[in-house]
Amino acid sequence: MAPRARSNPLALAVLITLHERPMHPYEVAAVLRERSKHESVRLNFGSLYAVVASLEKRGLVVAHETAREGRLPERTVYRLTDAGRREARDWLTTLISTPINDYPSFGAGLSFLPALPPSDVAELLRARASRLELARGAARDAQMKNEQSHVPRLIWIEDHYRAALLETELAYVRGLIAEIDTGSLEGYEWWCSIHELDDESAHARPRASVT
Amino acid sequence: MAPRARSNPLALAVLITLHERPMHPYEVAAVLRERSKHESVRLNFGSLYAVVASLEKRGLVVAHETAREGRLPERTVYRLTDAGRREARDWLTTLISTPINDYPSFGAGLSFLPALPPSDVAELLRARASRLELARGAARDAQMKNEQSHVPRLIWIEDHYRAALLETELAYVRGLIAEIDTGSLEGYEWWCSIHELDDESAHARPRASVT
DNA sequence: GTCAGGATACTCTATATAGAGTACCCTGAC
DNA sequence: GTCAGGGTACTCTATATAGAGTATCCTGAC
Repeated sequence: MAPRARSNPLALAVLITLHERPMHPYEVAAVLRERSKHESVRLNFGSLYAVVASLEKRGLVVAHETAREGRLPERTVYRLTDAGRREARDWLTTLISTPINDYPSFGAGLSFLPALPPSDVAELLRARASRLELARGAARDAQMKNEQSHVPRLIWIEDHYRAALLETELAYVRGLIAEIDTGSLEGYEWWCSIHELDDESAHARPRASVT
Repeated sequence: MAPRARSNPLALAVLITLHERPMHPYEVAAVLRERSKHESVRLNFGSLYAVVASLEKRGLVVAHETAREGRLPERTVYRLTDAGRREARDWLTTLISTPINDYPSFGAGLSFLPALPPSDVAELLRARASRLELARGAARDAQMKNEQSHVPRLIWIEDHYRAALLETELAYVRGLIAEIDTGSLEGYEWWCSIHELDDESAHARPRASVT
């Protein structure tokens, strides 16, 4: 497999969608949106056509037919090849069996926490916590809707996973807020001390490592 | 702020590192590595120099001096500007206060689960679970090392967060395995039925939507 | 009957990114 | 004394990606 070939999961989403029947890229996007897969896979038209072109170059899909309606842009319908079927299966296999570091952005934020003063961080974490609560509410509403329309859980299993992560993050954030508020976080004094002189006009002062 | 300006957290890592003192890019990378920040922020040299060039273009860092030792490549030492200081603070503020969808790859994998037969998925999840256990072991070892050398928890707070996420994922995966093994997962019969005819030679058969 | 707003179906372009490559230096094992 | 292996410090290039732009069509409100 070519390097970086499996970098964009949108390509996998396309392969799996085409497994169903040949479609043109815009239709693939519409199907993914309709099934809310765009919450699990980053989807935008700029990338979509590039990704399909790359799949075609790699022989995983082929142009099946082209058609146009009226004077709308021409549609190119693609279908999956055997190689594409195999690639979809192998890729999905790896995705499920092998954990990888996704570099979540909150992890990056946390790793630079000492760069901001502790009182500011406590406020920011409170803001995050309430936004997480909002997101949790929205997720619960969506879940209720799925339950009421008897969509089997297998179909929205990724929402369950996301909800579990969200719950963990919320608990973590709340714990961290408490540790900052009470000053019980190990290293808190040092953290305060490096920000003692902070004020609006400070800007050219050398300072110690902050991480 | 320019579009996509805040897409790569490596740029934030560079700004925060330069807050300490002027450095050349390679040195920034060395410092980040030494402090294990490369576990929180994707770091490779190809991106590093591009990111620094982009920061310079945006006026967030400036070339401070250039030097060379022997016949080694010339080093360009950069320092943070006031705009850079402000940008680092604002960016970090947003990163902490505002949750965003990172599109974790396991979520993508889960959302296409029905594309593989249930028995295969159970095996793949078992493989994932044991890899997650390995990762947890490694994380615990690192944690013990930090505790023994009295590194304050504030400094490795991101490891704690990652450990919490890992624990949640492991519990989730185990739960899912159990639901598949016992067949209690809602939609299990349908899942089995769409894979009933699967075998090695199957390849051109039309099939129903699998997600 | 017309006109706004959304849907259809892409295309264009600037920028971002990863991986490999370059060229030199230093240390220490044999 | 030489040579492998690792460190220093980038540079090069192909590909990936996001966001905006284009042109047409359709529906329904007034």
